[in-house]
Amino acid sequence: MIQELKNNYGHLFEDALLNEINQVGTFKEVAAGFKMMEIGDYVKAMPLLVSGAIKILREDTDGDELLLYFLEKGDTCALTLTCCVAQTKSKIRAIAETDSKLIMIPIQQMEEWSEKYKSWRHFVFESYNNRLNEMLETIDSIAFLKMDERLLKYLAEKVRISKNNTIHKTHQEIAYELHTSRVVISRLLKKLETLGKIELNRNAILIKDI
Amino acid sequence: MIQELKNNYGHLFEDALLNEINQVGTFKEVAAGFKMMEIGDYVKAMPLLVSGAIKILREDTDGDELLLYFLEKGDTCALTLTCCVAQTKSKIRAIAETDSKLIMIPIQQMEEWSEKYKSWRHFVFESYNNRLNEMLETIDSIAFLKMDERLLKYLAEKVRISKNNTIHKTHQEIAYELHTSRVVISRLLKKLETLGKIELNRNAILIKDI
DNA sequence: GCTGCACAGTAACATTAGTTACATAGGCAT
DNA sequence: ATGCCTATGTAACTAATGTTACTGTGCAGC
Repeated sequence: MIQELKNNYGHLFEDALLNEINQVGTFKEVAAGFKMMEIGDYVKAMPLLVSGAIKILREDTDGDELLLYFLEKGDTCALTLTCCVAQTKSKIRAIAETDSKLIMIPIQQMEEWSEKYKSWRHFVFESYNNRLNEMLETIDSIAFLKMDERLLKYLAEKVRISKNNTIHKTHQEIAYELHTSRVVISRLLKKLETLGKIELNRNAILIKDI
Repeated sequence: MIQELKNNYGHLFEDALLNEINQVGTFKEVAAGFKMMEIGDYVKAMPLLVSGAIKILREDTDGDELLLYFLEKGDTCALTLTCCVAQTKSKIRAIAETDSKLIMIPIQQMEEWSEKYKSWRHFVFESYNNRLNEMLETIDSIAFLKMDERLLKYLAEKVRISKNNTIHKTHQEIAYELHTSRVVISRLLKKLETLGKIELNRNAILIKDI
């Protein structure tokens, strides 16, 4: 694991900390679609993402979903940190969006490392910052954008994280993540196709120009 | 200041830290309506709220506003923390919702105290947690609730933080904070009055039963 | 090739929210 | 009282989004 670690976190953490992570962390690989955390779960470990992408979802009391943001390489989940520190249940669902590799850190280390390693403190603060900013972005999208703009933003983000111009999702899946209905998404996608921005195929959306 | 400090933060911080805060912190009183921070400002100090309430607003590129949440006694602004740590511009606007008292901490202390005081680290983490949770609540409201439900929630929150059944706001002000139009708010408020939940008067809304 | 099923296209309609326009009313300054 | 400004009430309309219902189509398994 040490090599995987160094490659991805070597610029952030000093050797002593890398060694400690190597000691107590466990390596984990998950396939796309794997549900890594469910709402209400207690959290026992904190993930450091090495590769892939994890989508973070919020759900209301009626079971309606909403995509909050994606975690990528080098990210950790601040909401997991929250749960670790406060020992509360998870308020979100986490699902692997692509095949992903992670290092799981038992929460016991958090406090100790926070005292001992400046770089760890910085990493944790930085993570909180990133997550807060992503949440602000999400709020902006929901509050200020119309559905067609949100859809465009979603497609662009998907292309960015999957590094692939073809998105393999059904309209229904997109509708769930944006918390709207399949008909609405189909309608808007068709409009985008008419505008020449995308090309629609069964289970696939080719992004031509966004 | 030490007494004000002890009353509000004595249960959180050890004496040594309280003394340090007393040394470097400056006491500040602001009147309702005072703009404490503007979008784009650089942040040089972190506020500890002693009494009152601060509203935190987000704005889009067209100048449209949205209320994110209120800070109350014992809170600090995690988004300010963010800015302090990362030395970035503020992404939000902060306005005193009621007359408020605060202690301002120069950001230089942050790093030092994080290493030295476990209680400080906990306070900072706790603040991030609270803010993340408030943001989740905000997202829930925007994404899952209809405008009438959001308005109800807003009124309830206003009553809670001002400890007063009469809300002194114009319909236009409420409309700004919920990012909708005055006509919509007037319409919905009138409906609530018809239902016997509130009583409308010029510049004042009496909450009877929510 | 047939069948069944999940996915996508589309029309017609309902609901919610935003907009425009104008009327009315409270309250202050003169 | 008069005039003026701000706040509120309301109707009528538009736009955006959500819903229902039905059609068409690609594809896997037989």
